Amino acid sequence: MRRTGTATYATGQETAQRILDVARRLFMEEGHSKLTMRRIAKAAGMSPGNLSYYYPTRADLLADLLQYVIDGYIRQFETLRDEASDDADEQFRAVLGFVFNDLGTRETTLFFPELWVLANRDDWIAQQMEKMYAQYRAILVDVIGLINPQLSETRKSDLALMISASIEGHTVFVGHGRPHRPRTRQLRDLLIEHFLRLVKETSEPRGANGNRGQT
Amino acid sequence: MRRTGTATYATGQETAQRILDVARRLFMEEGHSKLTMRRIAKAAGMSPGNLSYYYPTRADLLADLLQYVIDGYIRQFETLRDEASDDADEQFRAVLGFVFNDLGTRETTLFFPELWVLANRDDWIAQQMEKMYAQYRAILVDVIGLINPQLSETRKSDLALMISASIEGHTVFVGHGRPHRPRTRQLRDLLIEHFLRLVKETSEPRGANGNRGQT
Amino acid sequence: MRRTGTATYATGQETAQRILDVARRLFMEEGHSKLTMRRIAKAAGMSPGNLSYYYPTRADLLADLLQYVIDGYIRQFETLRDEASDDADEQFRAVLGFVFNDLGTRETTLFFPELWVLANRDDWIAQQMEKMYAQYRAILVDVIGLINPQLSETRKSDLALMISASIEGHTVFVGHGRPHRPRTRQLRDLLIEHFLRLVKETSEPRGANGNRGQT
Amino acid sequence: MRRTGTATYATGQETAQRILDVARRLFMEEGHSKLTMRRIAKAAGMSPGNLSYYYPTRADLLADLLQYVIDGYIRQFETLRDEASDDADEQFRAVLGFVFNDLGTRETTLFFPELWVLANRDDWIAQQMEKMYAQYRAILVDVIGLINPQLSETRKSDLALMISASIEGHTVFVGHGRPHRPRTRQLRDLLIEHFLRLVKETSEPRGANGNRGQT
DNA sequence: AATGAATGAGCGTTCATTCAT
DNA sequence: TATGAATGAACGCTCATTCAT
Repeated sequence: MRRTGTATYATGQETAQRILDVARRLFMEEGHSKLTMRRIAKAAGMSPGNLSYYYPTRADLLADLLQYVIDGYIRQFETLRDEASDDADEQFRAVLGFVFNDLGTRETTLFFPELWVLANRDDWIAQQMEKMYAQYRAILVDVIGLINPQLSETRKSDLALMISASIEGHTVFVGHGRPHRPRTRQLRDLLIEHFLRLVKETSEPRGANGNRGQT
Repeated sequence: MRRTGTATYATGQETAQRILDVARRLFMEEGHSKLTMRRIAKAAGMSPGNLSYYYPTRADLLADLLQYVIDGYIRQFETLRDEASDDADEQFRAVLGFVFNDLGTRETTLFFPELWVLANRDDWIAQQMEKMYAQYRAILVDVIGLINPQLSETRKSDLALMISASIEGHTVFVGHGRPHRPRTRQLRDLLIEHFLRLVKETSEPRGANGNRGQT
Repeated sequence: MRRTGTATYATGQETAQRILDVARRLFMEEGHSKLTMRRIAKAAGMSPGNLSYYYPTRADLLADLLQYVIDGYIRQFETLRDEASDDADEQFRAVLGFVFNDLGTRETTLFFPELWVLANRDDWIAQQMEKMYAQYRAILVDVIGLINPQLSETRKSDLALMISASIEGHTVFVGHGRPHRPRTRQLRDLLIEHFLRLVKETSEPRGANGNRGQT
Repeated sequence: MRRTGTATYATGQETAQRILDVARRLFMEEGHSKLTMRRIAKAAGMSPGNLSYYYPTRADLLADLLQYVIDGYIRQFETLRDEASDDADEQFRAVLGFVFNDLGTRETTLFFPELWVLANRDDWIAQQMEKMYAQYRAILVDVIGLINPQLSETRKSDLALMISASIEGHTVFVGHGRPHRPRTRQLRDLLIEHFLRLVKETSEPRGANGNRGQT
């Protein structure tokens, strides 16, 4: 929590919440580079001075904001896990299907590329992002383990990473307002079924531990 | 070409080139939001007024800059096609391998997410980006056709789109400085080999033409 | 009021006033085209940022400034009316004499031509100017009515317009620093006595209502 | 002539003329403060560098431009004199009628207030303006002398000044696009007929020579 | 006689931030 | 907890002007 306004009183807590909600909306609508302190203050109906009371610097606000949005996604992943059906295949389809559908929402299509850009320039943001994705992949690893119990941890984790990265990549092509949006359903089915087969049929690489370095 | 400085003299041509090169470097280093006219002018050792002589507005400069960088990638794709070996499988591996490796360079890792963000907010940029990816997918479609000649155009194009989107997604995870960079080789092989299998084994969806609408 | 700085504290009120006073002085001294935000800020001993806090745009400031100066003139007209003597002829001489003398002050000589130019290009300014002149002519119409009660409203209003326009025209010739300034007294007397006679002796145009259109 | 481009060749002369014509149009359309070297150059289809060849500074160009426009008006006054009828009253009506009508044209309504503003800040411009008006008043003085031969030179000159100043003042009220334009005809007739009467009936001020000083 | 190329100051405006109230 | 008031740097851009070609 980067906020310094202690928000001990009820009004303070409300204000703190209002700031985050307003900032979130502005971030989604216009992107990080147009998210200025003044705009947030104005949209939240407060003075820039008071906004500075809660967040002394723009970086602090941005940090809390990203945390806030990311927490929302993490909460969704948890829901996902809880709702898991008995059938492992169906769990796999449900998780990936959810993420694939979500990436078509306006919010997600706009939010994640901004996040990727920020993570490229800011280590703290990169960390938070990685934490979020790790949480998501943990679910994937579990499901993959159910489907193919013979896989090593490394293999499961590589598969989860590859699958999640592949899906994320579709944001740019079939996301909200993106040019290949009409192919969403076909691509989603193709992708999920292929990866399901891959998980089922993959085996350990011959004599490899996969840790011998980089390309 | 959004430039108005005609660059007819030798010095003018040099200046025009210097602007693009400097702008490219700054864009990669600091991102679009810190790419200001004044910074470019300063870094290129010229006055703001002279920069404005070449590019009347920042948008013009950005447009030319993106075009310039994108053209570089397009040229690489063309080289790729020209260097194609006789073996279809090897062509497939060469093309995807190249893109996968390239996404690990500092330039590409930093550039593309910025491009995706800009494309989300600017139609012209979205168009240029789509043009570039279309060119790249055209190569993929050809190679896929060689590998599995029975696929319909729609199917090939869907496969190319899915494959390229999946690879792009890895930028954020195994790109330059990204946390899973050490797994690059494993992920690359996993991805490429299994997409190759997919291309070989996939068939038309039963009784579908893939055009029945969206999800 | 185009000002956004609320000027609720004492220091804010002082600043707001200082801005108008400084702007007024600069406008008179150098004219509208040299009245820049930065110059005003500098002359008022404040930062450009703070000036923008009070007036977000130059147009806002200019609007308030003109209003401010015009209000000063309107207040003078009201004083004029209040100080009216009993004798109608004397009232006529007093009102026109005042305006004629005022046009010889440095401020008025410099201000009004600028106002005319601005009114030629900006409707809002044209409106404010017309409001001011209307207020002044209303006084004239009253006095004219006292002198010659038989005149129709239209006739009185035409006479007031013609008389005031004629006097305004002298600004350019006998105003402060203008070449015919030494003839001021003669011209003033000639003009006023002539117009007084005109008001007394004029009658309705034969069979006309004066509304038949334009030339 | 402030121009330095010698304009000795035919093409040079054409260019010099084109500059003045373009500058004139821009001046009328947008006023002096928006008359920039770059705009003129662009509108004239030449480079700023070449414009500077003809007019090294903006002030030089403005000087020539004003001279050029003023010369046009002077030429009109000369035509006026040449076309004079035999009847003195009719001459008077013709001259004033022409000026009054002219002040309703878009060009004149926009040009003169700009000229007055410039004359307030620049002595050279004030001089040129005065020269023009003097030429115009010379005609008026002649006509007034025909109508009332008993008037002294001083008296005639005061009358001419007063009459011309009065008419000029109407520019702001009944000029092109000005709010009282519909009353033009009435005001014009009122003004001219009563000035004619004034000229006929006025006599020397009792025992005065009008030179005793200023107000 | 003309263009291309460049400068550097200045413009209006927005910004993150600070601090007294 | 909140606003009002202020700073100073930076932004994109336009300008008159200069000078080599």
